[in-house]
Amino acid sequence: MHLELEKHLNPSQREAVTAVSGPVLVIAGAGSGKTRTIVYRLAHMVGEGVDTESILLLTFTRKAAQEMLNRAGFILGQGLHGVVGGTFHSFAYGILRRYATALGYTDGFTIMDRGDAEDILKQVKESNELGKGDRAFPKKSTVMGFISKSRNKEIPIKHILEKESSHLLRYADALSELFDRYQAFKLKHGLMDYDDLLFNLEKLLLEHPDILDFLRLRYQHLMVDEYQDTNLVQGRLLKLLAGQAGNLMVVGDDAQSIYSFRGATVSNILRFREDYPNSRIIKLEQNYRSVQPILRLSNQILAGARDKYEKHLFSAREDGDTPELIRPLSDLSQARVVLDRIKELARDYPLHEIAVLFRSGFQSYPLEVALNREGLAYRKFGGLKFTEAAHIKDVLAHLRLVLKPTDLPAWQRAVSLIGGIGPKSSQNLYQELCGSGKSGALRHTCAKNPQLKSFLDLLSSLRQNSASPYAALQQVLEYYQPFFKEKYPDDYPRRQAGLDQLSQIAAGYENLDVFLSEMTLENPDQLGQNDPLQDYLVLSTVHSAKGLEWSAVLIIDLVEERFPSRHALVDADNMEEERRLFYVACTRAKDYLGLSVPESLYNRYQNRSEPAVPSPFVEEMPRHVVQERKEGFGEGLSQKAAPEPSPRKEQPDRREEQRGRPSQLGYCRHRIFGRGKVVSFIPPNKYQVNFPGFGLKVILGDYLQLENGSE
DNA sequence: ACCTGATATCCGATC
DNA sequence: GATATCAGGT
Repeated sequence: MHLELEKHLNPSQREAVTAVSGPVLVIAGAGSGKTRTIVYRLAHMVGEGVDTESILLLTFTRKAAQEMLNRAGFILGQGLHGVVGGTFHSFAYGILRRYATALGYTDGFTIMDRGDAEDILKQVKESNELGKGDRAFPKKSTVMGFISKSRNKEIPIKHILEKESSHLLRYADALSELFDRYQAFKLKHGLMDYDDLLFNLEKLLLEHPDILDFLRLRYQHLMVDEYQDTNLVQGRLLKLLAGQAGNLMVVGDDAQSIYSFRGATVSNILRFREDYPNSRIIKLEQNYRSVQPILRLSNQILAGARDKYEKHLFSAREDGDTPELIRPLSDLSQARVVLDRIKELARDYPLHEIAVLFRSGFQSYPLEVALNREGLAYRKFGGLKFTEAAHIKDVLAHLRLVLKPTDLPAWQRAVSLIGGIGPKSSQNLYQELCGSGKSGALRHTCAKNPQLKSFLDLLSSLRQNSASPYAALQQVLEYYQPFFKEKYPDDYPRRQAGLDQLSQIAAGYENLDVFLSEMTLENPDQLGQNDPLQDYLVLSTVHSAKGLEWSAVLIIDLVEERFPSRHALVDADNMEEERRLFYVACTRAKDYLGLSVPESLYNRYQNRSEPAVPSPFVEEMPRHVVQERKEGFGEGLSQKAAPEPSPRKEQPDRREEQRGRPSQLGYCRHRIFGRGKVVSFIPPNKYQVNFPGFGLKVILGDYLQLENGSE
């Protein structure tokens, strides 16, 4: 089998492809042909006679793994069936499902998504009367955030609070008690959240050497993509699986680490050589993706980083346009300006080669409105997933109960649709279901409540004839219809589209278990529904854009508090991650890069626009790496390559003046945090203040009493 | 006892 | 737009 590696790969890539045995770390800069390298390595290994069943490919989505396998199969001229590919979480699920009993889950287990887990957390909180009646007690989603962060970073909750939410420190004991009880509750009811999948797999492998040996024997070749975004458990799991033979290749880029909030550490990359003593390290530094001016700008972002990255990315694409800086008057008119730009770009590129990127999901709303009005098709990635919508979860809950009658979150969700049944009755019925409550409650309620009866009938009918996921879903939908219209009287047509989409996805599955687990473990936005007839513009969060590329990329809302996110103003580490995030965003672009910096932001509460501070990442850029394009009536550039004083020049001065107003700095008082030192003024009306014992905070001026003359 | 509807507060990126 | 709690109805 001739793959013509010399023809398709540069020397470093070739080295990575042919280094099949032993541990290999590939440091792959953005756009350096990382995917191509993995694909060729897969093809090369199989071509050399490696058994496909002995290969495990871990990536950040199942779809990514699938595409790599397809490409490798195409190159090789034979399918790569047998290779197991997916995310850490889905791999863990597959193993745990087989060996659940070894961990004491006698009745199987349920994977909970974030919403399920939060609901359970709330129940545990209420039944233990933790924080009862305290309005200031952190919300379930906040608590869940702390719990997950604590587990992923493997540090106590208290440390998390100290570092980033010191105002909640008084709840430290209550929260850690809640955490313990939550853990116990899950164990008792056969529930696992996302984090449990990883920790329980580790537990399984440590407690059952026979299972570990079996897996080591089975998976002789491990490949891991996006290694910079793995956390500590994932690192340990790999080490366990790699074993002595250690045929492990990991690919990553420390400059693209953007998941520290879920415990990812670059230390996995930095420590690779120590973890695997006889390892090889290969660097891929030639960038094939972006034109030189885009790369120049991107390198400039890294140059401003606190941690220095040893990156010498160079482009094979010498010419190309300088990235554009767009300054709409507000975030609302930004939608129109960006839309106009997209329409221009659409003359040169198909829509799916154009992407708009943003820091947080909600930032695309104005643009989405404009796109809908214009009738321009788009697909959005990131932000709220459609599986998280209440009506989708309702329907899926019924299917989950088919597989596991004692699935607690699903039971509660399904049963509380029925009128007259709230949390308490639901719990009583559940207890009887599990055989531990007082018997008769079910029959008794059934007699009074015909809806409950038809619900139970639905379940038994679904369980008897093991229908396809699609057919089962249709049955559930028919049952759900009246509840649906009752629950969403005004917007059920819009939600109906989601249900239709769900049907379409379900049709692609034969096995209900696989369908349901992929719905929680994979992002269904990227699953199925590849409609080749429609061309879509792409809207995406930067996180969801990881690993992808487009000919033209526009990044919006590049202002303080949006990108960087206001949550990042807390400390320098967070700020560094925002910088890397911006780097990731810019390096997605092949030919065109547009940076949009609105001059004001609409404030919903005050019903007016307020001036915005340009993102520091844009402000610090040397003038020559971008060209300015002002919002105007006409088409085309108002300025080329900004040779002479541009309006930008005034920006830093104005900011300097505002920040430096001596009367504004000094000390201040806050009702809750007490006295603090004003670190900086953030126009128009916010202050960054350091409160002893509470740390750095950004607070609206209205809530502060300033003390004058102390500076 | 328990369910349902009304009202004030807050809002991050993912598997 | 969701979440949490309170008040009122069965």
